[in-house]
Amino acid sequence: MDAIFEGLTDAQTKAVRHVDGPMLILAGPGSGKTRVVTHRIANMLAHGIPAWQIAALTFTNKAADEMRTRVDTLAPNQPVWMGTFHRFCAQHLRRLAPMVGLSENYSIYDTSDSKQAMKRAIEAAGVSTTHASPDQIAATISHAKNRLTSPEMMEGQALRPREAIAARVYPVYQQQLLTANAVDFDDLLLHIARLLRENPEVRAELDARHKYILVDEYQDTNLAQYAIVRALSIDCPNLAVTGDPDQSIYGWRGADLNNILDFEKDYPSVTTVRLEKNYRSTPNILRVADQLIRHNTQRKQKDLFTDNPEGDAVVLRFYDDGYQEADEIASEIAAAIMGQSMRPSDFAVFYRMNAMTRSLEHALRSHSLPYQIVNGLEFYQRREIKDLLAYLHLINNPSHDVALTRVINVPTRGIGAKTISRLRAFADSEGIPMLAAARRANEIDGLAKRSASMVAKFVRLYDHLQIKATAPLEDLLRYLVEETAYEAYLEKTAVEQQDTSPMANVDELITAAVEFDRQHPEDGSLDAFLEQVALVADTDAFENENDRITLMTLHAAKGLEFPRVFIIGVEDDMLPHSRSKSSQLEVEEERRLLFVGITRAKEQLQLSCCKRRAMRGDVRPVIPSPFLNELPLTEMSRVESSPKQDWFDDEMDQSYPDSWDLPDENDSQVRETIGQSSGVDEDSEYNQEVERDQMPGAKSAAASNVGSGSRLQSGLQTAAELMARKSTPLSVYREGTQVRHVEYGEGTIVDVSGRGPKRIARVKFEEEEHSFRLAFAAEDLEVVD
DNA sequence: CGTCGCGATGTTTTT
DNA sequence: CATCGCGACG
Repeated sequence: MDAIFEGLTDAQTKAVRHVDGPMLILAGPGSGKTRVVTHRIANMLAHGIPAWQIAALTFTNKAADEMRTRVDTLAPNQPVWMGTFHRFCAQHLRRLAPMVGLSENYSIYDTSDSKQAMKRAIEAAGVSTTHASPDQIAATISHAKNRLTSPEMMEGQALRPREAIAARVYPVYQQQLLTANAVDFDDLLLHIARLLRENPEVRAELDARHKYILVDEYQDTNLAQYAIVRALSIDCPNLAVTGDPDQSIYGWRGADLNNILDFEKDYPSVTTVRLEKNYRSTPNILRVADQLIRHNTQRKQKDLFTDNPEGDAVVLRFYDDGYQEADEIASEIAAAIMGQSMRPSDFAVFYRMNAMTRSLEHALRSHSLPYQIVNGLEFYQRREIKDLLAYLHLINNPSHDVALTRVINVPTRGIGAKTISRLRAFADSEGIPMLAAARRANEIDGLAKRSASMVAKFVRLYDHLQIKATAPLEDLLRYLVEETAYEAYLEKTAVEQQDTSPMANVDELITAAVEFDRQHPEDGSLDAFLEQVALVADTDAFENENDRITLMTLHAAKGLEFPRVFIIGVEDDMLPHSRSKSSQLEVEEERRLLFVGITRAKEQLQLSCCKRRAMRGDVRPVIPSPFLNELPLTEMSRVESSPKQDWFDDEMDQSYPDSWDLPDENDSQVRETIGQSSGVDEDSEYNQEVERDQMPGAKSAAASNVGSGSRLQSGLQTAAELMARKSTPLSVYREGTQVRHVEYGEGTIVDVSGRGPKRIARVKFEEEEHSFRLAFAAEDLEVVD
């Protein structure tokens, strides 16, 4: 009990002590919100509330994991439900599926699946895409779903041209999803919200089941989520929400700021707690944040204050272009690691668009700095992974038409586009799934005999695979790879990608499956595995365990903190993004986005802006972000782009070793190290704590994300080590150089081509020749003196 | 039916 | 600039 209340402020204590009835916690950035929430849960448990009556809803798995870990240290092994809204709905829908016309083995379409489905629906609806692209139609429908608007309702009201078009597709799309026994992300919420509204027994049951509900980041809830939470808090109005209107950045996804602004009206008996004291940032940083956010009208006035020491002035820096920006930030980080014994994980770089990582990656590599990109072209998007997952989806749900379309001719088995479209047409006309149509291939007019027999052959393969449907995942996957001769197919079609070998990814997936089997010994169903996979977000791959510099979008940064933060591209059309300037409301959201970024920083913060920036090919001049004028510029440290040596302060300058300077000859001095498979030595305790809901593959996926596919050893601890690592510059690999490879023995470099990270050496060994991408393989390729 | 190459096209944020 | 989609060829 003591541990629960120890060291809390009055406001925090009030929140933690609260048990019954509605509560609103307005928590400014860095105000110890997670602490309050987790201690509050512990306090409830200590008061004898059964853990299973408590549900904590978050927006990301990452947030849920964090919460679980921290609750676990206070109250170990309590089955408090913690997870995302989507997972919450997915699990209830599993059971309630028949009530909405689905079976409990329904599939969750990811974004690209829905996109496919959407195209098909557009075609079936006979809608022209000249006035609205499939993406726009999808976005419009998604928006409608988030507002709990059904196809019928939409027909009645739709007025704007784009909505009118979407309204014609919507019912068709929805019907096709039903036929495919599938839902998209929005449906997870929509189905549950509607069930709760239309079915009093279900509502009452779930309300009683989840007596205590906590919602994190409440400012990001959309109408569907609002309705769900509301419906679950009627008989048992023990709803505690936390949030900060100033950190609402998901309006584009349907989040409604009024949910939090009006919470006190919705629940008149509410207890409101304001957490305004900031434990994270320096006063300098807070003042900048505060000045900025004051320019918003849609907010609740909040006074942020802190006892932290003043710290350094916030830097506003101008660079000539994106390359200089990236390069100097990398240099600065390198110098800080060297001279001030900072660690790579102390740094983060935020940006508005994912596209901005390119130059950063290059610069960080040039400086041998380890980094991780949160997002990237993730593991689950890779072709080979999508193929295998599609097979699994189809095995789990024979109606999964998107999956069928993907795999019916993978590996190629003579079923072409024409056959597929005939199948689809037949399926549409009969209102049946495509696999069912495939079983009746001989009934389809105009289908060539040969095609029909190919299709029949596929059906036989499918039935064959089906035998293993309930086997352990590992067996199923191996069997699948074997029976489809997938490896041979990969080898045949592999486009010598220099990054990672596709087969290694397949192994990675199998590893994930093994892990899942291990963690779900009894209920390890295919269902659960696929659900897990569908609901992992890119941001969940973020691991602060690794000592790496973090690169992420401003959106992904929410909820995190770093000692030193760089926000790049604070430029007009970039930070208020060009597509978010049409309305005042959107601009305010962009301002909040910058606010979120600023308030992630604990000690040092730099905002930067380029004079010109290369975008889609050509360089164009840049106008600084109008937000910059809203900052307390006089107390900030403004640095114009200038010759390199001037911008370090003295202290740093001395510690900046010559040898750290930029590579002498061209920029080939790119080094990376290939680690042993990461995850092996992961802290096992941590794993156990989070293992219940954590996607086992996520960790490995994160690893393969790093450095564009190569895996960085994470144990990069000290600056000394960093220095040691760059002792073999790539320039020693020249034509004629004698090398020794761990596997192939001694050989001679016969050719070197490409530059930078793409530099490739062709090496002649005794019997064979191999090419190595030096940036990745140098570790294995030892120079013989 | 499959593959290759060209041209066009469109670029935010994510469960 | 990079990916995607489509068209023409083998």
